[in-house]
Amino acid sequence: MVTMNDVARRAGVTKQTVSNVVRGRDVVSPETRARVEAAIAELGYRPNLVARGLATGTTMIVGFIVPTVAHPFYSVVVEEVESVLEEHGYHLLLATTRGEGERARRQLAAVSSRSVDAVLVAGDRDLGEHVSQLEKLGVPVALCAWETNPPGTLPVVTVDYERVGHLAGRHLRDLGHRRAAVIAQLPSHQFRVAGLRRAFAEGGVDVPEGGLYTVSEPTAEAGYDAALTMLAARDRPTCVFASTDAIALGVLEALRHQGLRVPDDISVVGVDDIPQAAYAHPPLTTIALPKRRIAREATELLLRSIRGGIQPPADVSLLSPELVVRTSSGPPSAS
Amino acid sequence: MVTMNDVARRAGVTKQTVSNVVRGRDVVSPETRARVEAAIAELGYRPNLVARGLATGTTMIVGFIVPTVAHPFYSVVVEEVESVLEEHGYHLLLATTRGEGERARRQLAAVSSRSVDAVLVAGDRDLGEHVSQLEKLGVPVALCAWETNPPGTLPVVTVDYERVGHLAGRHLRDLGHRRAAVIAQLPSHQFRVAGLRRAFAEGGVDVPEGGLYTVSEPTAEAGYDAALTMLAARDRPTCVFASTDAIALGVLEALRHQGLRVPDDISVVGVDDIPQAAYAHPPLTTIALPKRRIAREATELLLRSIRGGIQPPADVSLLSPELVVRTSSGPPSAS
DNA sequence: GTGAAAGCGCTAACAT
DNA sequence: ATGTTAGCGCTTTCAC
Repeated sequence: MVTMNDVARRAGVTKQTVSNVVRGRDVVSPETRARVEAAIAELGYRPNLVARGLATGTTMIVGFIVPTVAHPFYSVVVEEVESVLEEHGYHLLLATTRGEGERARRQLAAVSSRSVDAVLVAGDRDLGEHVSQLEKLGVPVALCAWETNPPGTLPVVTVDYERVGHLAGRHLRDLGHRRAAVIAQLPSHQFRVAGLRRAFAEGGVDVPEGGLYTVSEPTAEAGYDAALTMLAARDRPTCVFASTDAIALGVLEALRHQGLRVPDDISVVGVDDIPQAAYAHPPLTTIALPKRRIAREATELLLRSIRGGIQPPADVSLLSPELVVRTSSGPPSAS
Repeated sequence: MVTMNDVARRAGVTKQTVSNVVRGRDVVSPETRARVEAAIAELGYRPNLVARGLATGTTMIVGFIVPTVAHPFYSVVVEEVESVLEEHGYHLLLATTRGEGERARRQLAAVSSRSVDAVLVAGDRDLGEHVSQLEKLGVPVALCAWETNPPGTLPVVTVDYERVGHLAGRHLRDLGHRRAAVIAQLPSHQFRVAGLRRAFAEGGVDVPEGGLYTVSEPTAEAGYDAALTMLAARDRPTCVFASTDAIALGVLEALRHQGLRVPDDISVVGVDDIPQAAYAHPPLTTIALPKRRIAREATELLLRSIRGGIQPPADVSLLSPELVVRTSSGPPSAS
């Protein structure tokens, strides 16, 4: 490995001057700079960021702890976080928790020993307990895509999930629906469900407990099964709200298999606006979540507090979802 | 920050002894160990991995450069790489290239300055040129999910993409198809196309150049448009091979809009087996790529060469794809 | 504008 | 089994 000293010797200066050149500090005479740069090029010198990290106490690395990356929601968030970091010259250390609390704890501990400059945490299922540990980390920490009630001590950038459900409910209610069913992962998505109910309640319509079907995983498979259960009950609903698009895709499949037409016999609305929602059959009406904005705002918040050398304030920033009307929702049939 | 020295003083020993305890070296007397561990707990000491990295020249971090993470193929690969690393106590530094050669170059340079212990690179579109630069990195490097001809100097773990096309072609040929069309991203997916042609050729059937439709991005949108172009031509094919599932999803949509039944009027086969392939309408026949195996084998190869302190041998390891028959493919109609 | 010295927190090699 | 001495490659502080 070629070090700063090698370059210095070659250029006939000291380490310090090389350091100044490398970091672009404007205290080097043009000729010296040229000599040093030549030496750097000839030797193929690359600064050792680990050594710099030890000397400065800053690594230019941000840790990101996320439930999974193999999911259309989180993969976009990760991608956007990485983009923002890259724009600012930072790097991304990625750790996944995979729905395992114990793994989440390990990842948290590991990331904190790493002397990262900041930590971003997405999702709440896995490290409910361990979040408090984050506060003593000594580096800026922020939460994003948090759905349950976040701890009041850390800043959060997330979606107004109650509004997600409310948008879906208002859309369905305005369409004329009076009998709604819900297929949701609970309790994770309880705010989405509460919003839906509030929207219907505002129209004087009750969404009964009996019309609520719970899935344990937000997958098409689970949605498929839950939809079959739903259809077996009497008093078939005229519309169904699925708490994620993946669930909704499974619901569509089940309805198709049962010979039900969407939206003529039954309307379906999902949440997220994953890429394949537009290519579902029929194209899925959904509540789009501002994934990239969440990622960007959370990351920039963190970067700002690194620069400022302060913990970010414990604000909760709630971004607005958007209704995307496609063809899986329509007025209830006359019957 | 509490350092090793603080712990040492508190426990009445030297740094070295603390170091031995922390790293679990079995050269410390039980009483001393207990005293040190107590001091560690009381002080809340966490070893500084940056300092250790500088001292040992090893960071326990592996860099992974990948085109994008917001794609069902790569997101699974990333997740599996992270899993394997975690199993071995390593961490993941993730960088994306996003189809931009210049960004790829930057990421490569950055990762190499980072003193990562190894580098894994997926995908080939972006850093065709810069790969050679990798060899001088001084750390183990491996390529994975490489589709075009890999440089002969680095180890590669990838799929036998010619076989991918061949499996698809044999399936369609055995079904009785004689008029095939191809919708593919070219030249990226040329091996897939070549394999398909070989399979048909083995049955004495030519897949004409005229039946080849190129898309510039492997997306449903692009597949949709290409399918419309294809249908506008005379001599409609009885089957179409899409070089990715995303493209195939767009093709299915276009066929549906044109009132064509799948597979009765036309069969469709994709590549990858992304999660939504099973929930397409109709469920998509596809060639499944062994994403997790690619990731695992590539990562373990890298980890082995780190331990061995050697560059991994420049072998090409070709994993086998698998045909997954669903309902989007069937015999051609009698007409 | 450049150089010399000290130290970031840890490990390694040797001494005791 | 524990202590001592030198660094790892860089930045920082203070002379010159």
